[in-house]
This record gives sequence, C-alpha cells and structure tokens, in this order.
Amino acid sequence: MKEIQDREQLNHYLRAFQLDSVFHEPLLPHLSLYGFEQGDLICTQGQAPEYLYVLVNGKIKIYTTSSEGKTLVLSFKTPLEVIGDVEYVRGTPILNTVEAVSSVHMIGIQYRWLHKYGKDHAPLLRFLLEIITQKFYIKSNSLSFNLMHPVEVRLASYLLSVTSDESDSRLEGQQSEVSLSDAANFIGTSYRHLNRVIRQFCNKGLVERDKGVIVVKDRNGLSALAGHNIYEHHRGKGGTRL
Amino acid sequence: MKEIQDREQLNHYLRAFQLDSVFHEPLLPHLSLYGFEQGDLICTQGQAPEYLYVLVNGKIKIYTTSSEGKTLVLSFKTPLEVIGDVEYVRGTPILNTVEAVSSVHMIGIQYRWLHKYGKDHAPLLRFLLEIITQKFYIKSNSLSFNLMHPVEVRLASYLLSVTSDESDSRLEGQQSEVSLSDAANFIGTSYRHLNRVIRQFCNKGLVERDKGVIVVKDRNGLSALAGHNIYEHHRGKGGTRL
DNA sequence: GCCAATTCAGGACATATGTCCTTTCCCAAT
DNA sequence: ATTGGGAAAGGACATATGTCCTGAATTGGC
Repeated sequence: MKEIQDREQLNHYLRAFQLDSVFHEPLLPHLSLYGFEQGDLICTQGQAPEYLYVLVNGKIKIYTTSSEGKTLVLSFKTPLEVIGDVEYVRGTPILNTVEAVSSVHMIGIQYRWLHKYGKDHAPLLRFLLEIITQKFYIKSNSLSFNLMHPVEVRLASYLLSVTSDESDSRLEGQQSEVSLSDAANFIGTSYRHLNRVIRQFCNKGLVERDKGVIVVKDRNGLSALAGHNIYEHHRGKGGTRL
Repeated sequence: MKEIQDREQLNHYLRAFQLDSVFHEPLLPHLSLYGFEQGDLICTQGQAPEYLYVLVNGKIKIYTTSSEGKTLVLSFKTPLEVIGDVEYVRGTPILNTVEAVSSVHMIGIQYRWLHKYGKDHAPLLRFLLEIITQKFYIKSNSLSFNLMHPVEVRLASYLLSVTSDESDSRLEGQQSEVSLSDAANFIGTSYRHLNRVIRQFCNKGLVERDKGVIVVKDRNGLSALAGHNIYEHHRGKGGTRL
C-alpha cells in the first residue's frame, strides 16, 4: 500500500460517487487516497482495524480462512464498496481478509476521526446503513443459496454472474485475476469437484474449456439450471427510503 | 396479531431496553405494542413491509422458503432484536418469513413515521447500525461455518448453543417450541440425515434420546467436535465505537 | 530448444448427504 | 380396550462431494 498524494484525484472520486455529503467538511482533511497492487492485502482477518476504506477503483476479493486452513471466498467487490464498516460500528477485530485482485484505489479514513466528527452526522450514518444493509442482503441470499442448492446450480449461477456485465460470452480462467480455485472457494466446494462439474457442463455443451479458460456457450442453458437464482451483485439504486 | 393497548407496558419495555433515546419524542405517539401467539406469522417473505418491529419479549424464528418448497431456518432470536430494519433502509420486499415460536411482544412503528421523524435522528440511525452490523456479523459467521463444516460439527455446535444458556444439560425435542425438523432446517440438512448423525452421537455417548427428546450427556465431547466454532448468539456489549 | 518446477485435469476411492419408503410407536377419538 | 392417523426413527439406495494421488500440460530459466 502506498499513499497517493493527489488531492485532485481524491476529490474527483468523492464527486464521482457523490460522497461530498457523506464526508463533510470536518472529515475532509483526514481522508487519504491509497493505492494497492494486485495481490496486496488491504486488511487481515483477526487484526485490529484502524481505517475505514472506501473502494473507488479496481476489484477486491474478500475471504476468510478457517483454523484448519480452508479458504472461503466470500465475495468479489467493485466500487462503490466499503471495507471496515462493520468493524467500525461494532468495535471488533477484522472479520475477513481483503485482497486486491487488480490495481486498486481506496479512500481511507481513521476510525478516530470518523468517530470524532462523524458519529452524529446523519448523512454518514445513512450511507453506512445503505452499504451495510446491502451487504447483509447479499450475504443473506448467499447463505440460503449455498445451503439449498448443489454445486452444479451454484456454478451455473456464478458463471452467469461473472460473464454478464463484461463482454458477450466472457471467458474466465487462471491469469484473469480470478482463478479457478478462487471460483471453487467462492462456490464453497473443492477444486476437484469444481472440475468435475465443469466437465459435466462441457458434455452438455453449456461451456467449453480452452487452455484453462472457461468459455460460456449457452447462457440460456445455464439460466435454466440456475433457475432465477443469481449471485446477486444487486446494487440497489439506493436511498429509496432513507 | 393483536394490539396491546397498554401504554404503561410499552414504556416499561422502552426503559428496560434503553430505547428512550432511540425513539425520541416525535416518534413516541406512533409506537404500538403488539402481541403474537406461538405459530403466528409476524411477516411473510416477499410481501411489502409496513412496520419496523422491535422484539421485546418471547422467541421468534426466521426462515426462508425456496421456490422448490425447501425451508431454511436462518435463526432463532430473542430480545433485543429488530425485524424489518434491512427492508426499511433498502425499500425492498420482506426478505424472510418471521414466526413466533412462543408468545411474543413486539413494539411496532410504521415506516412512514420512522422516516418522517427519524431519518435525521442520529441515535436511531446508530441503533439501526448496531443491530444490523450484529446481524451481519452473525450471518457472516453462519455462512462460513455452514460452508466449511460437515453436519456433524454443525449439530454439535447447535446443541451446545441451545443448551448453554438454559438449564444444565437441557433437553430439546418436539413440543419444546423448537422441533427436530426445525433443527434440521436450521443446520441446513435433511431430517433424515439429522437423525443419522444423532444416532452417531448416541453411539459415542455424547447425547441420549428419550421419547423424541435429545439430552446432552457430554458437553466437552461436543465441544471437541465443534472445535471452538459455536453458532454465535454473539450479543456484543454494543456501542464501543459509535 | 530442453529440463525442472509448477499448475492443471482427471481417476479411484471414501465419505457425506439426500430421497424414498417402511416400520414402529404414541395418542386421540370412539 | 380398539383402531386409525400421524409423527418419529431408521433401512436401502442413489447422488453429491471430499481426499489423495497420478499423469498431462504449461511455464520460466538456462
């Protein structure tokens, strides 16, 4: 991590994401812009948090590691997203490890200032509420989805979600930031089993493999399998209520 | 559901849970106390929510039903807890169904008033943040735990969590509010499989069955199996940060 | 271009879990 | 007490998933 001393760019981000009201005058001097490279850890499970981070550029991966060493990827996030919000409110150690999967820009602010100047600032509180309820919503979906559906369905859903926004029938493979084993850990299964299911999909003509890259061939077929249930990136338009 | 016209009791609850600052003067006239009987639905998945409820007495069960008809019990809650908070903030349909598993008292307030008089009221916003981050924390744990551990471990953990607070080696069976099939749905497995695992536990001398009731015999043994991971009721002391 | 080291795909087997169905047991209404 | 219904437990089988290991493929360094 390195601090980016570029007030102009910071302001640019604040404007782009309409954060001016969220971080009001007294907080501004304590905002900093930070850059992370692919693979950098932004924060680590179990440690004492110090900063609230706002992801404004790039892509991050959030995961947890069990005492037995298993890794579970909880989500991939793109802007606008906040890291350390739950820990800030609850005063607990960092819940999950966060890693940059691309070049990343984050706005950081120390808890102390956030607390000192922000604890009564309704727009900030509402912003946190928006973000956290969204996270809750996604995690809630994720929990039910994972517990109620076999890997086959989860993989179909996953493939749809990662290939939808990008180019047409996007590929997805090893050096493309998100590796296959990340995908396995995200779906909550073993790498071995993931391969097994991918092969089934190949046989059904739903996808094709090409040099470790998965190419979606039949989105409709995958949708039928996934049955509505899509891993929601569900970015609500926000603020309908508050 | 029936409204309980007893201002005194309502005030009693507000004091007992220190909600005076949360629901300030302008909100008070719009608070009502409601009673639900065992089995009553407090709200239903998919519907449009209207009230924010605060659970002040009794026990409720939160579950979701998939399109295929499978039920997943997400949690059991006791006071203090809030229902409809996420929906209030996000303006979305009700996420999960909530059912009373005992006689229940809840304080209800319509969203319109909450919004009109509360949207800038920092103590209320902070209260919601506390509650929602706690929910997030629990759900996050639950997700990883379920995805990373076999039913055996989850059951051990579950048994410990439901028998810890109550009497010594508490029983847990059919008419005791929480049925075995509820337990199965909570753990995220089938009733059949739950029975299978219970039998293993019996053989190992960890528990005993007696007329459909499970009696914990060896808490230490269960702890060893669960390995630290307990379904967290994790009620933080709250408010360290905000 | 060749080799070692690493990553990737898949085989073989064991275990975990789900589904369906049968059996047993309890209780309530007669 | 008798009986029918329904809950509770378990048997039998199929499927889903995990673990371990091997062979193939790929890459970087020389």
